[in-house]
Amino acid sequence: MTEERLRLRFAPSPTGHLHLGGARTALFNWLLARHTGGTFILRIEDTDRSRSTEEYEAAILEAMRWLGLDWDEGPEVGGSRGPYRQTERTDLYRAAADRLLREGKAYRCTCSAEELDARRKEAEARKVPFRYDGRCREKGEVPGRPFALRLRIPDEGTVVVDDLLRGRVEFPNRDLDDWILLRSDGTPTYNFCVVVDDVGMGITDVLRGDDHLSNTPKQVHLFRALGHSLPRFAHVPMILGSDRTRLSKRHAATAVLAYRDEGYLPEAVVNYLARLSWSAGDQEIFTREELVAKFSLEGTGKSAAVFNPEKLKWVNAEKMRALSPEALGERLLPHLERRGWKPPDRAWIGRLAVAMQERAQTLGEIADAAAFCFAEPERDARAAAKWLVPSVAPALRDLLAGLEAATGWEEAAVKPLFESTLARHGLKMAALAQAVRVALTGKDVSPPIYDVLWLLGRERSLARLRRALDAIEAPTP
RNA sequence: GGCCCCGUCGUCUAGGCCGGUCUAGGACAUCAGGUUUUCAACCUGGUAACACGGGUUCGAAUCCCGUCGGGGUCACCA
Repeated sequence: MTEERLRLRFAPSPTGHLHLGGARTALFNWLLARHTGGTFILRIEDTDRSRSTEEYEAAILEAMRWLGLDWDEGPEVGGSRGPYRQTERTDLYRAAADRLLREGKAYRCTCSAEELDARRKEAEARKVPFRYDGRCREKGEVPGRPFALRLRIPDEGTVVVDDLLRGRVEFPNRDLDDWILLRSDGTPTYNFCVVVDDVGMGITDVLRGDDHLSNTPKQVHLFRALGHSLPRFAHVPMILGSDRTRLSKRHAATAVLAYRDEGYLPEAVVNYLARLSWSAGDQEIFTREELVAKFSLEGTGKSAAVFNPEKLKWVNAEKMRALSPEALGERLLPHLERRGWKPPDRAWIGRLAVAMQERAQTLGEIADAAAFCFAEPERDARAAAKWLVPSVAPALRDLLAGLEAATGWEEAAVKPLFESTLARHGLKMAALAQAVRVALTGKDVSPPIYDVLWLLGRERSLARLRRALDAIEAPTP
C-alpha cells in the first residue's frame, strides 16, 4: 500500500460547520494521501439544496485551509482551486440513472412518500422490521404518475464488505432495501451520488466514519450494478463526547473554527485529532511532517475515542512552547485585536509572548493576561487586603523613589532596585512583588513582575504605584 | 426492536496477528513532595485498567465460545 499512490476524498455536506469528527476524517484521508504521495480530493455533497448553504461551504473551506488540509483537484475558480460540488455534476447522476433503468438494474417506483410512511408505521406497530417490498419492480412506467428510481437488490444472498480496519463484514441482502437513487422530483440521493462520484473520481480507498459502515452494503450493490470494481473501504472509529455518545455541541465546542477563535494552534488541533484512534508507539507530539511520514492504517484502532478537551489544551500548550517568541507573537496579534487592543509594537508582543509562553495553554489566555495593559484594572479587594498592607508601605515608597530615579526600565535596571529595597527593609521578595503586582495589575496573579513593569511602561507603572501607596496610607474612615 | 461495529487506568493509548519477557508500559487529568516573586513551567513520587463467565493450554490481556455493556444504523437526510 505504501507503494501505491492512493486517491482519497473527504466529502462533507455544507449543512453545518466543519466539526471535530469531520475534521478528523478529513485529516486521516489527507494524511494517507500525503503519506503515499497520492491525491486528496475535496467534494462538497450539496445535493440537499434546502439544507445546504454557501456560508457553510465557505466556512468548511476556511476550516480546511486553517488546518492546512489542502486538496489537489477541482475546478479552477479565479486562480485558486475550488472543491468539486455535486450540484455541478448532475449530468453524471442523470446519465448513470438512465443507464441503470435501461439495463433493468433500477426501476420506477410510484409509491408516494405518504404511502411508504403509512406502511412503515404499520410495520412498526406490528413490531416487524420495515423493508420496501419491491412491489413496483415489475410495474413499469405509469404515465402521469411521479416516480422515484429504486435500485434492484436481490432477495437472497449476502454482501461482503472487506474493510481494511474491521475485516470481513457480511450483510444479508434480506435486510437491505431496494433503495432510492432518484427522488420523485428527479434529484439524486446521497448514496447514489457518492458511488457515482467515487467511481468517476477513481477513488481507490474510501476512508470515512464508522457511522457509514451500514451504508456500505447498499453502495456495494450500486458499484456492481454500475459495472465497476470496488474501492477499498476503511471505516474509522467515531469521536464521542464524555458520555460516550456521538460528539455534539452538548459536550463541547464542535466547530473547528471555534477552536481557532479561542486561540488554539491549527498544528495542535491536527496533532490532537491525529492521536484519536491512531498512535505510533508512545509518541504524543508530532510535527506535520512526522504525521505524514508515520501515519498508516496499521496504527489505527477500531474503537471509538472520547474527546478530551484537557488533553487538547495540553497539546496546544506544547505547540505554543515549541514556537519562537516572534512566531508566537505573530499568532497572538489577532487575539489582541479581537479584544479591541492595539499593542504598541512587535517588541512588545514578543515580550508578552516570552512572559506568557509557559504560563498559558491558549493564545486567548495569553491575550487575557495582558488585559491590565489596555484598561485600568479593577482592584481585587481580597488580593489588596492581603498584599497592599501598611507594613509594606515604607518599602513600596522606597522602591517607588528608586524607580522614579531609574535610568532604564529593563529587568537589568529594575531588578537591583527591588533587591536593595528588600535588603534595606528586611522583606521577602514575595511580600514586595505581590504588593507591586496588585498595584499594577489589580490581581495577585500575573506575568512575572519585571515583565509586568516593562509591558505596562514607566509612566503608567509609576502612576499605579503611587495610587496604591496613597490608598494604603490614606486614613481609614 | 432488526442488522452491524466496538470493549486495557477517569480519558487517549502500547501490548494482542507470532500465548510466558505484562507483579500490564507511556501520555492527559488527579494526588503528594521539591523548586519558586504570584501563576505557570519544571523535577520526584503515588493512586488508577486487561467488562464478565466458560473453554483450549503447563501457562491467556493475548486464541475460541457465550453473556453483559456501549455505540452506530435502519428516510424520496447526508
